[in-house]
Amino acid sequence: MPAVKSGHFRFMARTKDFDEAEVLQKAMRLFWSKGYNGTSMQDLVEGLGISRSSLYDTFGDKHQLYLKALETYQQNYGTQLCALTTKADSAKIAVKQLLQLVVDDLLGDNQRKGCFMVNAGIEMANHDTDVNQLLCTSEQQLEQAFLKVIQRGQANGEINPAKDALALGRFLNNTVKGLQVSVKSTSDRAFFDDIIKTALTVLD
Amino acid sequence: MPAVKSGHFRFMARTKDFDEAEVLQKAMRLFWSKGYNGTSMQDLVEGLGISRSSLYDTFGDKHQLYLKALETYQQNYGTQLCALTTKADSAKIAVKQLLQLVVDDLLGDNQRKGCFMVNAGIEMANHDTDVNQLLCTSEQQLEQAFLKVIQRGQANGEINPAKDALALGRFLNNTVKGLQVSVKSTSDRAFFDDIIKTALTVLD
DNA sequence: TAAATAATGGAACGATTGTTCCGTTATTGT
DNA sequence: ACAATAACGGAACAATCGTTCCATTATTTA
Repeated sequence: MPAVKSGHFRFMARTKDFDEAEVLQKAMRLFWSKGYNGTSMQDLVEGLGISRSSLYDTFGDKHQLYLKALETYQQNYGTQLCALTTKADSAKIAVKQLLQLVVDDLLGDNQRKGCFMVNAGIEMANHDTDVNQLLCTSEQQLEQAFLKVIQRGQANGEINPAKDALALGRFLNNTVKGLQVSVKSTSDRAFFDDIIKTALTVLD
Repeated sequence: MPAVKSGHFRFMARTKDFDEAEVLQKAMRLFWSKGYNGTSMQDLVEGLGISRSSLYDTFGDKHQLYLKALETYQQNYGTQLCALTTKADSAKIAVKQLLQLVVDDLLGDNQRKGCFMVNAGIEMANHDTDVNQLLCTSEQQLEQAFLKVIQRGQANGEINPAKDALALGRFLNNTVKGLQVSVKSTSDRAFFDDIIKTALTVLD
């Protein structure tokens, strides 16, 4: 793979005909939609548009590809969510924007795939150590982001400092996970607005 | 199968060597733990303790068995939850007991299987009409139960009648689903107590 | 242009998938 | 005891599973 080996220049072979990141996005969408066990290598070969051998040469095997797709999702989506908690000046508004973004994303996808990390956790976490670890890390990350934004709100007087910030953070994180499940049975926006509206009252 | 046919008595054959309901419970636990795609017919034959042909003769095929297991779960568990909303005199206490029962059940299972209906919805609802329907029915049932208990609380002065009862019900239902996902990444009871404690404040 | 190297496509692997079939066994009502 | 019926165990099915292998093709540096 590398052009340099032991300090000597070597011959180079042909370059990949596909964009690895692009293929990874496609794999992510496939696993996200149909799950690990529901997605066959045949599905992947057809869906990614590359050959079996290129698939194995580039990503190892099915399980490694799945993990990489899940990591990619977390780096894209999880990080985006966490960043949103520091954007608005008002902590309450930041939280509200986060919840609304979650719902917008959920309803914006007409496949109703939900959250890849939640889906993976449900399908795999109990039997797959690697997925379990990714899930717990992701979980910690969002819980911490919620904790921080609430503490910020308490510091600037928006939120009652007597409240348990960690408990509030855990609660909000739990609400997000509920939303990501609820989209499997409803696509009624009023339904989600009801939940967001109610959840936000815990900050008053 | 039936002993009577066209009004005439017919000969009877040997009876089943197994208890159908008992086998169904075992199937339920298997699908619940490993999902539909993660559970093979071989797993079922070994886990249920009956032969392949008995399995097919009794339950049809894998998909029908899965649906029956899911229905059984809903009739056992979902109905139990809904019933709990009418048990206590106080609406607030009823809701609190429900949430605590959910968490007790989740943590009482050292396999951390979560909620079969949620798991099924995540894995199947998008691609399986039958599962989708079971999920939506179950969803409606619990939402209605929550709505009723909240209206009861508003009627007896426990809960502010100015609040949106339907929104509160949807919120609580959403919280339950969050808990059923959260158990995949945590088994810390304090974590769940934080969430319950916070969620219940919306009723004040 | 030639040598070197890796990507590619496709055939092929054994294992496992869900399902069917059949000969045997057991239990029933007459 | 007999005839009738269904449950049973296990072999066998084609299809698909994830994976490996190899000859071919394409691209690079010297």
